[in-house]
Amino acid sequence: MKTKVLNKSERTRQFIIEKTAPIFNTKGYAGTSLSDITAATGLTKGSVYGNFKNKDEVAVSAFKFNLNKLLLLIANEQSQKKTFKEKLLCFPELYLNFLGEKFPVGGCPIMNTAIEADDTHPQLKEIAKKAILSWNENLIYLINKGKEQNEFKATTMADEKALMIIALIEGTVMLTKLTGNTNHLKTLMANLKLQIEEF
Amino acid sequence: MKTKVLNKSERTRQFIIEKTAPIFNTKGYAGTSLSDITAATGLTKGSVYGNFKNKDEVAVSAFKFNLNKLLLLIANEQSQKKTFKEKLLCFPELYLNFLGEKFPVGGCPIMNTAIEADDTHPQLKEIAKKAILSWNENLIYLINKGKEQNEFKATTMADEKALMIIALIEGTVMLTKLTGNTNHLKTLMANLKLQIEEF
Amino acid sequence: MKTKVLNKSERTRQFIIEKTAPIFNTKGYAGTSLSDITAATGLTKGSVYGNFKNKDEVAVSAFKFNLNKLLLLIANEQSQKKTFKEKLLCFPELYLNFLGEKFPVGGCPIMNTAIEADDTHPQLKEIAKKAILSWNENLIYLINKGKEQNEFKATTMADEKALMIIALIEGTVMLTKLTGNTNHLKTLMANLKLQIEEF
Amino acid sequence: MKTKVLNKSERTRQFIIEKTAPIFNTKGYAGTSLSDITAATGLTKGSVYGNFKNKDEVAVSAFKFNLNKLLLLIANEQSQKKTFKEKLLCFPELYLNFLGEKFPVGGCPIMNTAIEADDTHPQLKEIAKKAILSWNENLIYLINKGKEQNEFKATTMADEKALMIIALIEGTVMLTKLTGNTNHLKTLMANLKLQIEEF
DNA sequence: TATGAATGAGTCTTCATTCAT
DNA sequence: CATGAATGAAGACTCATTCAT
Repeated sequence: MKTKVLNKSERTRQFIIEKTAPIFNTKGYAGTSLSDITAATGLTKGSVYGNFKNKDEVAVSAFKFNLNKLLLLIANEQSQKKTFKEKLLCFPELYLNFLGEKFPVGGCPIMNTAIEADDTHPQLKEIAKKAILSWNENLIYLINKGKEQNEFKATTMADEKALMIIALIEGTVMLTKLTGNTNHLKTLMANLKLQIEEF
Repeated sequence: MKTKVLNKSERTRQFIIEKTAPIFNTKGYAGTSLSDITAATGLTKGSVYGNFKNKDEVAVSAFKFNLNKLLLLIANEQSQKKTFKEKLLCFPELYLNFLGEKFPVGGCPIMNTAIEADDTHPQLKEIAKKAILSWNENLIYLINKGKEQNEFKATTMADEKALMIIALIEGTVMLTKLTGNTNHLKTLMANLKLQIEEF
Repeated sequence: MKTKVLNKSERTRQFIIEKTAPIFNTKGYAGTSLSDITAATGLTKGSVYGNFKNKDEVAVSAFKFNLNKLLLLIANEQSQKKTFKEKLLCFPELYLNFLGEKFPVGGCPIMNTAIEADDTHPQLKEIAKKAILSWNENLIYLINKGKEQNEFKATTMADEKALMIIALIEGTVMLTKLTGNTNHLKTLMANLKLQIEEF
Repeated sequence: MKTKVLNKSERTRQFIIEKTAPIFNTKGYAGTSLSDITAATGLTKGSVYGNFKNKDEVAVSAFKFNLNKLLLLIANEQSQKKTFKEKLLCFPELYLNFLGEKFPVGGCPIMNTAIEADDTHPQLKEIAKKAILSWNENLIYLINKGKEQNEFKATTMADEKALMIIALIEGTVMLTKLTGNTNHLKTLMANLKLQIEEF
């Protein structure tokens, strides 16, 4: 992994992003104010505007940061697995701890952004959409590769199952955050694992 | 169905709720301003505050209105079915048209509220939570009744399946709204129907 | 004392005045809202406006009510005294209990009104002014009568002493309300009594 | 006297305070609106809130400004007198011109604040209270020092006389503002001077 | 006369953004 | 680059008052 050397400007940008990512993911775009940003960073408004065009750009960067954190977590986990089935099973296993510290603070950034940005913030919606489509592609790829390796049945419909995994996981996240009942989380992720085993 | 006679105040309240329910369900609580409310109703701010304690009360009422619309739609559909399996199948069938006019504008109010209110609006979160728990109870009831009637296998775990249905539906709603691809919706609801057939 | 028979309208007016007099004397004219008035009376805004031209008229009536309560208290006390010196001594004696229940709630209405209305409410200022000038006249009358009866020295300047009594009492009220120290009240009223004894 | 160099922020704060101090002292806290403040300063509301936490903080600062103006006036006058009796006599002499331009516009800030804040604004009441208690201490000190120097009788009760001076002055201010009759002012301050001469 | 819903100007405060320094 | 004072529009909410019923 290459370590990029950041100049001062890039470091400040990165600093702002890291500090505000949890806030945007928790309070949402509309709910996060520039005062929240300056309070979280200790910087001035002018400094924020010196490094970002506007609040939108901060929000977009923060979303990307949260998303990247999630993707790295998944990639890292998957890299330690050999079979495609195991790689697929990483998803229910990881989301079992979506409230844990390795996850972005505030929950699944795709879901959070999807719901809020859907009718109000086209740009954010677009990158959330791309993220979920990319996730979908990845799942389809894993399932198809698994089929090639005879880990999964030849009759398993990759497209269908990929969508099902995403929907079930995101629905689970929502259900768990709302009820606060982690038993629901355990039950649903166990259920998903069983379904994947049957692929 | 009884037709309640509403006095002026109640009529205005109801009018405000009906006009703002789609807005709150689309733009969210934080994203909906009092100006949005006055613009949608043609009333003045004073009038809104004459009929509601504050914006919160409008939001809560609007959420309940959207929720009720959804519940009535489900109840109505289920009442036309005889078996419990058929009643259960109403859910994927109905959500197949969640973008249609019979549904609350803006999508599933439970999901929308769940995500936004989660970290910011305890009262809304609480009623959304109650709604989803009540939905869960209803699903468990239908599955157990279906088991009694030998429509479903005796081994089917009602709790587990109920949660799965909710998660899958809500995840589907999110996925569909975000991607704008109704094929995803069709695929997922077909998948859910198949799963229910296997109960 | 004649008991006036009040018709409904007059009774409502009187009811409103009685209920709001303590509020105006405590929170002031600007600080008392129509909502305060309806809350205190249990009446509607329409009802208040049916009986009074506007908030001003309620405020003026309330001030007069408070003032009258004070004047009656003084008159009653003085009527039980024989000499003019004793009548004069009623003032320090009465104001010693200006925080008590016989006094208008909120303190001396003349002082309260004088300070607030001074630069903002000409009409209220005018009646407060009349009240204090009338009080001044009364004091001068008592002192002169006392001089006639040889209760006071012939050299005592009635005008000067009358003003001194008023200023000292009102200053005492202010000082006592602000510091909350009733010892100041006792000390000052004792001092005033001594001064009057020396008239 | 040192001339402090103020930065931009401090200058604006000071500017706002100077411009609003007469308004708060005239119209009172409740009677002074943010629009009054922006009108008097030519600044925007945002600018006011950029320099003060809220209206309260402006009011408190304005009160302190008015109070300080008064205290400086007194201190300056007293510094030119040698004996303690002369220093004490500064009070009636100064208040004789309390309507003049050297005095805070709107009258005695302690009295104005005392009456309005008494039942409605605890923080302002507290600083007004401290101001009057401090004034009282100063008067006691001057009288006791005068006694030491044999300017006053040994039997003169410093505590009692100090309170009397304050009450008489404040009552005089109220009486004068209300009646608009400066003869009352002259009479009462002359009377106070005579009393002090007798200490 | 009494009601109470409606008004619209007003309240204080926060917002995202800009720009001279 | 960074500062932070200033902007002005917008935020939620309250005000005294009116008027059809």
